[in-house]
Amino acid sequence: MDQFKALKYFVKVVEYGNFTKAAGFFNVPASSLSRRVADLESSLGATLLKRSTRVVKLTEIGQEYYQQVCDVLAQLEQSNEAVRSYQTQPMGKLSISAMTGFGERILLPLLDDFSELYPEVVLDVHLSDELSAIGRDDVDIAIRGGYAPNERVVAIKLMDNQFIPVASLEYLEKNGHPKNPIELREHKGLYYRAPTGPAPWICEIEGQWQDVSAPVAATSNGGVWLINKAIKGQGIVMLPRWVLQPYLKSGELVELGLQPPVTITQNPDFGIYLLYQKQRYHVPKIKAAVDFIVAGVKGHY
Amino acid sequence: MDQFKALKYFVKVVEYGNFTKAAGFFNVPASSLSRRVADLESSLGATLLKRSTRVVKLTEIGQEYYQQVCDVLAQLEQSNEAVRSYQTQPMGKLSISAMTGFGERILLPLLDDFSELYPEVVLDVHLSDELSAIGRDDVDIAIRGGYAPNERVVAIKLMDNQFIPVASLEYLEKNGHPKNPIELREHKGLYYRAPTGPAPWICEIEGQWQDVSAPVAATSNGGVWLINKAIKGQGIVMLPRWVLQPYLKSGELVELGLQPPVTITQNPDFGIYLLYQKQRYHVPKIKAAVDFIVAGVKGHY
DNA sequence: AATCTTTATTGCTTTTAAAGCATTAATCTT
DNA sequence: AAGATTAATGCTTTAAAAGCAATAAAGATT
Repeated sequence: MDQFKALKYFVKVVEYGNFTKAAGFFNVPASSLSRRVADLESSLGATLLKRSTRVVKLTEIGQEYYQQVCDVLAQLEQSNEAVRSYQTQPMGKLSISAMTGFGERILLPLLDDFSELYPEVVLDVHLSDELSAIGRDDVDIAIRGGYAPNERVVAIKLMDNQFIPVASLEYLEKNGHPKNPIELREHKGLYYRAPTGPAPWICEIEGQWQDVSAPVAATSNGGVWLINKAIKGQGIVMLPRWVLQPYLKSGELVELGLQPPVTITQNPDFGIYLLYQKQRYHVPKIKAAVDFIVAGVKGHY
Repeated sequence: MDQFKALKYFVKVVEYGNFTKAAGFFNVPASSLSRRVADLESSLGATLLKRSTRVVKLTEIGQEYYQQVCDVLAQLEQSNEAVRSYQTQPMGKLSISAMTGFGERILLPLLDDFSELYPEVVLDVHLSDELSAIGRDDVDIAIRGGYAPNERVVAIKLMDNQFIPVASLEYLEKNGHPKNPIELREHKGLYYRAPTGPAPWICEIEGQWQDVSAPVAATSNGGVWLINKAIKGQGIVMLPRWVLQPYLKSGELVELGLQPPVTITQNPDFGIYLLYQKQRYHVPKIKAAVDFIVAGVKGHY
């Protein structure tokens, strides 16, 4: 028995919930699918599908098996794909998902150069702060502030993403320069809204994590809007250092420089990571893009 | 082409490094393997094996492919196994690996009852403090002080494994009762040797992890020996609470009760976990044993 | 309630692919 | 340089899957 074919037939029958439709997909008679799936069942000694002329649905164990088999087939398909495209030029569609801020400021300019170097790669860039599951969603490369979700995903740290509190000189003159994190509570806060909600300001004092958030003056997921408010002296804003860098340099904003440091996460290794599926690294377009982005970001920051 | 057969042939050829030997394994002529592997290569459009009459070895991409394919085949085999043994009685060999202390004190008595209930399950218990990789090593169930290594492994917390410092009253009278962790440095330490080496005593003071180890009086991986030394007043010993429980109850040893607590790991959720492979839970012997052990431990501790 | 329609299964034939075997070609050993 | 081992190849045999027609069963329709 060709167990492989049997598995592919089985999966499609489940997906269509119908032998005839699935047979149409493969351009073979339905009897073939019926036979292969029956073979599979007899080789496993269990019924995977509850059939009637009208409905085909999974048994309890069939359900289990289906999910695992899908996974296995997908993995194998990826391995095949990786080998097939080995030693070819980078080409084809490449889907990249990145956080909005990072995407606009750093990634897109970099990808312009990439496109010039590899014109045959068609980019599909998706900027969003929602976390998209890599391995699903047809995303080849994701750039996120966090770790690898599982062992099959490789995470490369691109840069730090440390959040720091800043304000304009004007604001500090009027409201005073806080000397320690606790004093932040007496100030005005401009809050960045992460996908999970507005991020409170926290700080580890004597081993205890404490919320040192200032009263809310404004909240937004638009970083630039918050920055402009801060420049106008409307409050203290907490954003990643690399976002604030140009404003710090121009002197429009100054770092508060509090001790102990104030952040928005208890995770000490807060960085921006590039994620891709390990087994897909040998696909030329992926290898090219991963290497290019890593080198590009490392070179400039 | 039966891609499945081709993959199995390919894997065995790699393992034997030889078409003829691998053919022997399958009881088919070597020409079959040669043809299937050639088919596979042509379908992938890449050479997987570097052949000569004398040696057969993997190409670079073949190496990649081999590893991934092994993984896929193993996973599928497990899924098949799970379905095959579904709805049968728990039976067959069941391999359990556990930490020595936990095994002797808690697991083995529990497994006596298990064997009575399921006489057809042949137990193979392996007590060791080395970490054995679940998913490899033919271990069905592992009991360890730690988390799941990956998403395919399920970890169930069986009980706390908090290490606490204790000593005999006699010792404390002679050497004084330390009032804070720092004072431990003026005492005598009886050290448990974990597989990674003797475990230093550490403590989080004002957000900083500090080593508060006492000078070494003795080190061993034999808990009972250390405990006896402690009872004789030869020093302070740090072991899991459940190990020390009987001695605390009898008054032979007393808990130091320091603040902040002294431990041997920075990980706050230090517990004993039962680990098994998710996809194997439906194998009757595994389900029976997991449920039995979890219920048994929960019931008694 | 009886009929109609859809759909999975089964028996049989045709077609395709893999197994088996003998031979050849190539490479390493002695 | 000769011999032995081993992978590939051409050809035949054997097995299995595809294809097709007919059957049976379950739900929908009137």
